[in-house]
Amino acid sequence: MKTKNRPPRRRAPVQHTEATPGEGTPEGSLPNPGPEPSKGLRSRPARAAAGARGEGGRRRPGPSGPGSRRDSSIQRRLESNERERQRMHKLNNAFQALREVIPHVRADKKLSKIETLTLAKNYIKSLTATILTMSSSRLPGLEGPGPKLYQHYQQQQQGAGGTLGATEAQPQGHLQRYSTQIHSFREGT
DNA sequence: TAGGCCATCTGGTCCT
DNA sequence: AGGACCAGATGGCCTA
Repeated sequence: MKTKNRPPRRRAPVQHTEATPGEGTPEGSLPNPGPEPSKGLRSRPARAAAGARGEGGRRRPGPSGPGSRRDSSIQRRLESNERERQRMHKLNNAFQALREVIPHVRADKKLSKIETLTLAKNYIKSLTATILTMSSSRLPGLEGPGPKLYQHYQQQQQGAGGTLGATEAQPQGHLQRYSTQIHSFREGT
């Protein structure tokens, strides 16, 4: 990722805070209502509860008494956790919405995130190629947007960093790649 | 049982 | 200052 216009951030070395398995569970941990009850085929009933218990992720030192400064710090951390959870739920909703508009073969099996992104990318490319092909064939010569569209498309591809292979320079390449990908997902590879 | 995928926690960094 | 974003860490569930 890191698609934002930020300079690459240097991550500080991870400091393993002393794990305190017994006391790491803050009383304030919510039972995680979870707006999205895990719509995938896999049901993970224990996950939310486990997360709320502090399982998974780093542990924080246990609280050291009511009313302490650590309490307010923990309270802020819990609020931050909740916001992060909501953020991830929104992200997952977006993934789900994307899954629902991508045609794929194995409808019985939920696409993983990486599969969703990869298929979406190639689906967009194939649609773009189809549009270009149709518009250029329907409007031959200098009239109409076809040639300009195609020129624009080629410029975009070149400006994208030249990461595309030779086959992708042709509209048929996208279609082929997309269908190949769908096939490979069907095969489960 | 190993590996893939995922949810959650966490702390650093950036943005408003 | 507080929230958003990000990525590492951790552990659970599922499938081959």
